[in-house]
Amino acid sequence: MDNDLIRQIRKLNQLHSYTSIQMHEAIARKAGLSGTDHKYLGFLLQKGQMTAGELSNLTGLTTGAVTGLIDRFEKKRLVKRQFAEDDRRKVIIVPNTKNIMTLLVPLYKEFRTKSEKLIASFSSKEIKIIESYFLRAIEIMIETTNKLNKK
Amino acid sequence: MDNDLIRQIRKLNQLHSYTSIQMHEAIARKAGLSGTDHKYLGFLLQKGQMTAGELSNLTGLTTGAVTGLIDRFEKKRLVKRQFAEDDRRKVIIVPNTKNIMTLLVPLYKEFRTKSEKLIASFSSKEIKIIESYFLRAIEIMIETTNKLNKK
DNA sequence: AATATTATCTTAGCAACTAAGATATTTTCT
DNA sequence: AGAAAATATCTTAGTTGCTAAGATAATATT
Repeated sequence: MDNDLIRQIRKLNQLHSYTSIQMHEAIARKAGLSGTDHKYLGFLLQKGQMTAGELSNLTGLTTGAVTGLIDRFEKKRLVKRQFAEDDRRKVIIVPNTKNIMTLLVPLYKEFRTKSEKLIASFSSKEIKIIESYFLRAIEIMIETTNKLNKK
Repeated sequence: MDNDLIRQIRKLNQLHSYTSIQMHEAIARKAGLSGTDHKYLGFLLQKGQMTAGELSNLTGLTTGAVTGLIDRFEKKRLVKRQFAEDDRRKVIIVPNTKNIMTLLVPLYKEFRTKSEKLIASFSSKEIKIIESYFLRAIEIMIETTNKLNKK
C-alpha cells in the first residue's frame, strides 16, 4: 500500500474543497450576494420551498437571522413570502426559480460546460469509479458532521 | 454519451463541495473558531509563516481585518507576531504548529482515518483515475475564479 | 536631509449575527 | 367554549468582524 499516494489524494481532496469555496465566493460577489447568502440560496433552490423555521434548522441560523436573510432575498425578488394555508403563523419561502436562474446561470455557464466536458472525457467504467468515490466521501463527511454537531 | 450520468456526477461534485463546507464549519465551531478563521488558520498551517501583508493579499481581506484576525489567533496562542529582521515594519505571523495541531487533529482524526481507508480501498490504477479527475476539476475551478475576479 | 513610499495598526461606520422578548396563531386542557 | 400553553415568526439591543480611510513607524529615494 502506497501511503504517500493515499496522503496525496487526501490532500488533493482538501484542495478541491478549498478551491470550490473560493469559486463559490467569487460567483457570489459577481451576483451581488455574500458567500453565505449564495450558499443558502442554493439550498433553497435545491430543496424547493420551505418554511422559515425549516430554513433556520437546516442552516443553523437563529430565526432572527433567517428573517433578515429572507428580507434580503425578497428585496432582490429571488423569493417571496407566503403564509401557509393550514397554519397562518408559518411563512413559506417560495424561491423564484426563474429570477434566481437568470442571476446565477450566466456565472456558472462556462464552469458547467467545462465540467461536463471533463466528465465526458472519462469512460463510463471510469466514471463509475469516480462516482463511487464521491458517494462514499460524502457519506463520511456527513457522518463526521453529524457526530460533531451532536456531541 | 450518457448525459444523465454526466449531469449526475456534476451534481455529486457539487454536493461534495457543499458537504465539505458543512463539515469544515462544524469542526470550526468545535474548535471555538468561526468558519473563516478556520479557513485562514488552515492556510497559515499549509503555507507556513508569512507577513501580515501577504496574508491580506492571499485572503483578500483588508489589512485592518488581518490585524483583527491575527489578534484573535494570538490570543488563543495559535500564532505569534514577530518583526522581520530585515524590515522592522513587517510583521511575520509565525504559526504555532503544535498548538494548532493540538486543537485540530482530534477533530479531524476520525475523518482522516476513514478517508484514507476509503482511498486505500481502490486499486492504484483506480486511484490514478480519481487523481486525474481532481487535478483537472481543480484547474477548472481556478480558471473560473480568476476570470470572475478579473472582470 | 527632506520627501515619498511601504507595512501595519487604529478608528468610525456598517452589515449580519445571536439572545431575548413581543406578537400572532394554533393546540391543549379543563 | 374559554383560558392557558405552545409554536412560528418578527423585532430589538448588543456583539462581532468587516471595509475604508487615515495614523504611525520604518525604509527607500532624490
